[in-house]
Amino acid sequence: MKKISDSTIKRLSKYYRTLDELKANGTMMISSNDIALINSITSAQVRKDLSFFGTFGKRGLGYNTEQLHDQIGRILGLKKLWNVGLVGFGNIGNALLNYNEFKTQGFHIKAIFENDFSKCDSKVNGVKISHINQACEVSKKHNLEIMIVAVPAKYAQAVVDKFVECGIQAFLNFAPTHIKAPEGVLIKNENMSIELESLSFFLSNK
Amino acid sequence: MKKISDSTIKRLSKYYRTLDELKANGTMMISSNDIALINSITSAQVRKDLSFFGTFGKRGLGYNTEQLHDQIGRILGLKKLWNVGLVGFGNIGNALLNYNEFKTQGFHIKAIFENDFSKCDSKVNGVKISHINQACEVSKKHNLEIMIVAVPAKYAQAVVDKFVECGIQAFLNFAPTHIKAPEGVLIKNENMSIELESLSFFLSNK
DNA sequence: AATTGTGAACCTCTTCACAGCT
DNA sequence: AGCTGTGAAGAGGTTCACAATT
Repeated sequence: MKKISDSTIKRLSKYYRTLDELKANGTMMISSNDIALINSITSAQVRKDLSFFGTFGKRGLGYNTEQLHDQIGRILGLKKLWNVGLVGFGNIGNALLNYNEFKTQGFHIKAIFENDFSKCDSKVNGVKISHINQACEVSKKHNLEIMIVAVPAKYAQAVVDKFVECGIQAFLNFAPTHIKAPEGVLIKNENMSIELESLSFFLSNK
Repeated sequence: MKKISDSTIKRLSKYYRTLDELKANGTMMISSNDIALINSITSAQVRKDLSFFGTFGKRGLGYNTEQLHDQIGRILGLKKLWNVGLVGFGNIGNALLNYNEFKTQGFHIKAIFENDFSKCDSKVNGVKISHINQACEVSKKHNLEIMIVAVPAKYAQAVVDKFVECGIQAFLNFAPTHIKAPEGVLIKNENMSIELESLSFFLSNK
C-alpha cells in the first residue's frame, strides 16, 4: 500500500466519529463539505484522505452515511475486537480501565499488569491484575495485541522492552518520556503535559 | 514573532524533559546530537527548532544543560504558575487531579466544576468542586487561565462555549469530539481513542 | 577537531481547480 | 446543477551541507 500519513489516519478517526453522530441523527447522505465543516477543515482534505483508499462517493450526490462509516471502520481496522493490556494500575490506569470510549470502539482491556505485589491477583471490573513478571505468559493467554502503558516515566522504557520481548508490537504510552523500540514496533504517545505546555507557549506569546 | 509551528513547540517540550533528566544526571554540556539521539530525531531538527528563538549554544562545544533548560522553560512560558480549572469530575477528571506531572510543570488545578449537584461544594485534595453555573464567578476568583475539559463528548462544546463567555482563552479537551471556538481561543485535544485507532490501522496494515 | 546556526534543497502535506460523473 | 476524485500548484516542515566559531 502507498504510504499513508499519520495525519490522514487521525482525520479518518474524526470522520468516523462524525459519521457515528450523523448516523444516529438519521442523516442518509453527506457531502465532503459537511464533514469538513463539522471538523473545521477543507472539503478537499476530506476527499483526498478518502481517495487513498478508494472511491466511496457518488458525484453530484455525496456519500452514503452508513456505508462510509462502515468503510472507514474497515480501513481503520475497527471491525474486529482488539485485545488490549494495561500496564500500571495507578490513577491513570484506573481511569482508562473505566473509559467507555475504548470499549465502544472495540478495544477491550483483557489484562492488567502491576509491579506492586499487593495489588496483584485481585480482579477489577472482571479483569485480573497480574504481576509484570508474568508478562509473556498472560499476554499469550489473552492474545494481547496492544499495550497501554500507564506507569511512571522512569519505568516506561523497561516495560515496553519487556513486552516487546513477549511479541507485542503496539503500545499506547502515557508516560511523559520518549520510548525507543525496534523497527516495526508501533508507539503512540499520549503526553498530556506536552499539550498543556503548548497552551502555555501560545498563551504567553499572544 | 515569526510563526512557530506546533511541532516545534511539542519538540521543545520534549527537549525540556530531556534536559531535566540530564540536569539530574549532573551533565554540564550537551550537543544537539545528544538531544537528538535521546529523542530519535536529527540534530539539525534540534538546532533549527532552537534557532527560531535565538542562539543558545557555543560552536564546537554545544549547549550548557542548565542554561538551555532554563531558556526553553522561558520560551514555553513555564516560568510562571498557571491557574488551571478542571471541568468534569468523573474517571478522567479524578485521575488528572492526581496527576503529578501537571503540578511539577507549574500547572495548578485551582477549581473543579461539575454538573452534578451532589458532587458540588465538597473539597478534594483541597480543591473545591463548584457547580458549573458558577463558571464565571469562580473563574474570576481564581484567575483561571486554562481549562481542562473532561466531560462526556455531548457536553464538551457547551462547556467550552460557557467558559469562553467567562473569558477563558485556552482549553485542553479530553472529550472525543471536535470543539469549535472563536478566533484566538486555543484548543488542544487529547483524544485517547484516536491514538488507539491509529495503532489499529497500522497493525491491520502491516 | 568539534559543533553550532542557517540558507538552500528537498520532501511531504494541503489546497486549488477542474474534468467527469450522477 | 451539484459534488466527487485527482493531477498540479502551493505551502510548510525537515534535512543537507557548510561557513563560522570555540
